[in-house]
Amino acid sequence: MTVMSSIDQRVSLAVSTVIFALRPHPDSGLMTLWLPLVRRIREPYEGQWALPGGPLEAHEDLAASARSTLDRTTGLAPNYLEQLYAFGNVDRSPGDRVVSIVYWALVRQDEVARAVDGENVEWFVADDLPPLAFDHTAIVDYALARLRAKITYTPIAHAFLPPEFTLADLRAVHEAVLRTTLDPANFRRQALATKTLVPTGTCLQGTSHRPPALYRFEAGATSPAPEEQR
Amino acid sequence: MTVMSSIDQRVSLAVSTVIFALRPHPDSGLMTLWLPLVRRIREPYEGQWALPGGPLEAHEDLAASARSTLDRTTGLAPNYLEQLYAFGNVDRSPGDRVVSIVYWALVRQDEVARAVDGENVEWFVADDLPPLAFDHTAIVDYALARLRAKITYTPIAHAFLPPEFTLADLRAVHEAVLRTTLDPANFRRQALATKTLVPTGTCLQGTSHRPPALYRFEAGATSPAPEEQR
DNA sequence: TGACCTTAAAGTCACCCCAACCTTAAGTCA
DNA sequence: TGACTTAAGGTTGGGGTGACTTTAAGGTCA
Repeated sequence: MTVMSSIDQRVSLAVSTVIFALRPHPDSGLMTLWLPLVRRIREPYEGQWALPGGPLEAHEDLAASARSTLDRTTGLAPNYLEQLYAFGNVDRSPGDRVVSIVYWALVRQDEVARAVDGENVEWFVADDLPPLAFDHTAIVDYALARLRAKITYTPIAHAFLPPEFTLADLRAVHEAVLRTTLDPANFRRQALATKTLVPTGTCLQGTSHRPPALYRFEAGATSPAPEEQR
Repeated sequence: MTVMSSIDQRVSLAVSTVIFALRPHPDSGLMTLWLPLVRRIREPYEGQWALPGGPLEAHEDLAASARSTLDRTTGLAPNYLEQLYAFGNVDRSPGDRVVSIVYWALVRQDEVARAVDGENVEWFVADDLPPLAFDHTAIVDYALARLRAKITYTPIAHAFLPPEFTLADLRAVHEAVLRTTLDPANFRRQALATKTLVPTGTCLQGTSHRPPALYRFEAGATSPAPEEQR
């Protein structure tokens, strides 16, 4: 989509998405944040890695555009999707001007359709990325900061988890995202204090220790932004 | 600025700004949030009030566009400016599609140039607005929520104040924005704990009581967003 | 079967922050 | 001088948090 300004200069309007998933780190084996990137097949930055996205279609809402990008890239619907920021500085792209409305999404790694992970899509460790095209490195940094800030005060961790999970699972998500260790007892106390966790009444069996209780997230516990709220 | 999509449907890219200032309420006399609106002189919503803004010029950064709107509307530069959200649902505007990147700004009422407050610009009490064009009522509500949330954990109140001020002045800003009364002693303690206040060493004279100390804000205490940070 | 392992779950304690409240300070005004 | 007003600082009790301990409930293996 190309914009004709009053002085006949072109502006493109694109929607890109920072897609996060958790997967073990190849070296340490610790759970780490990963995100998919797309190799550019055109100038500028041909051959470089960039955030998945595309031009805004005239008939599509902004979030819908992010969703379809997500579907093309990972083959699935997001468990969490929120607008990050609109990047539009004049000099952020050589040649025609591009305004990018960037979303960030959380998905479960085990749900990612393997088929799409070929060709020009590849997953990378979020904190150890190659040089990216445009200002995408700064965008990812900003998205990482938002994710790490937001997981501490909103229940978005569930987007990385199956419907039922243990408190250890939940804690592992927090530890992976925040790159720290958390005291199990204190984490439990403050997690249960949020009132967003509902015990299923059942316990996880088959562990070689005391079976942990399973929990479910309270429905409708997330509320990202104005337009997505419906 | 008009966008030509692949199927020849038009999309406009606009930048609007929610501009806040503090001024006494006409009835109660209490300090209240006000914002300027512009009367639409064209369809759609002709005659209705709308947020100030305009099409994005191809040579202008997003924040620069917000700044120039601010200048046209109030005749001054913002003391605080931050991107709020990009609103772009297909149905938010009848006729051609409009994607609006909305900023919010804080200014000092006493700095507003009276000249521009004529014609089609008028200031309204932020919590008691007439019906607005498009989805602008929802946008203002969102901006109000952001302002009220952010003033509680970041030092943006200084944007409403002159360079030197008393703790009572600062508290009055918080009380006006949050529409509450705050305990003076506790407010003092937590304001000073932020380390963003620097005592000037002087006191305000001419009061009919104990003269209050004057403070100044630590330089560079605000950090809104990625692109504005430079 | 029982010692031993692991993690779950609950409890303890000291500390910090905060709301509510009180006391003293330092001016003006009648 | 006394009354009044707000500034500025102090006190106290409660809630939340971090660090830590204790008990519970399984499995594993000699």
